[in-house]
Amino acid sequence: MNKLLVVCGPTSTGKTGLAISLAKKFNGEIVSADSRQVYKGLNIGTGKDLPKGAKLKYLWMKRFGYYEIKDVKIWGYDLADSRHSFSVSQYLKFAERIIADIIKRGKLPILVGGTGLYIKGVIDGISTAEVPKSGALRKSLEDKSPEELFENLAQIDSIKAAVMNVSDKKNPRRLVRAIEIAMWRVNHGSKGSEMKNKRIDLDVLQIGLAANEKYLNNKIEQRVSERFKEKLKNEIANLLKNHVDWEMQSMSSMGYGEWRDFFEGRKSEKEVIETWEKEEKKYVKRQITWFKKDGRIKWFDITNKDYPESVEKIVEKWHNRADA
RNA sequence: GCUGAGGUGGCGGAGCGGUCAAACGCACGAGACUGUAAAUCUCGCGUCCGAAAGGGCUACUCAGGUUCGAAUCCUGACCUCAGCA
Repeated sequence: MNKLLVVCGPTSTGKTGLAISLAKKFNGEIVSADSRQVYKGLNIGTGKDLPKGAKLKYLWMKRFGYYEIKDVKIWGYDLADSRHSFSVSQYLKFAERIIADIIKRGKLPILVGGTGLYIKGVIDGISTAEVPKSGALRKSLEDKSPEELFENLAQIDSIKAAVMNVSDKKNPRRLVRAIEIAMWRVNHGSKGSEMKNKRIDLDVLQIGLAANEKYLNNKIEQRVSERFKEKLKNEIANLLKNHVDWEMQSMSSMGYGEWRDFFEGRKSEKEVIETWEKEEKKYVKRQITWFKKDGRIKWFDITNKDYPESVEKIVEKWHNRADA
């Protein structure tokens, strides 16, 4: 069976660095699973860590390109215009094709990132990913309260309504999507209920990188100030000049949205940096809650000096294993 | 030194006699999550007992007082800020 290596975990655990060295050892190529690195022009804040002057290169496929870091190909950056919205479904389409391509070329695909849903989507599939979003429907629902939305959903798909958990019942975004899916099913009859989970058949090894909170918090502070020094502010100013708006999805990224208050004169640089740091720290916790539920992940503590060797050993064993 | 404003939970900030363990926001803790996921959402957050309902205790700078009842009114002390000297 074809193999897929995954490196996941919270932000600032050095996933990319580890992945690069693994790629070198095991003849692999990296596929980023990061919902923000997909945006063109968001480089510093999303931590693309590109060498100076790096350019997107293309293989036979014109639609997707890769960067090269230390001679390792890395896919999944710059998939979308920063003025557009992006979603898991687009990501999945991309990932499927590129992973297949990497395998075809005889290399090991290494999926790396902190966006849990994207990784899960690649591994397990998302059965409703194909039902398209309906701008008109979303627009018509945008002023409704969660209660009204829930009522609405219950009328179309009572089963889905019953199955939703307490927090999602009050989550307008989730409710709207649920209604969207329910409507789509209604309009597509039996075809609608036969949606298949299009997951790829792969032998997956998931490596998780972890560290204690204090260590990560330190790392974050360090990183934030580095990114600030790298002129993230200029990057944002540039984005704004190119008609990227504060309201756009890309600008809700950490390290970007927080700057609105600065650019509009409400906050000082220092204050922005403080809230940005806090956001990063909270994000780490959310990521941990997500990842720790997945029992398939093999965890490694990065404060342990020889963790790279331990990872290598496990990967090696898995890599050489003929087949399950 | 005089005059004016004020001192509320980890912070900001409501409340201005009862319905106040104290709105709301932040921070913090726990959690959810299948086309926005670095997004979005839920719950908890003085303290003690309880599975819960609920109950006890201590609380709005401090000390007194008025009142059936005070974070809210009065007196004094201490402190802070603004204006005048």
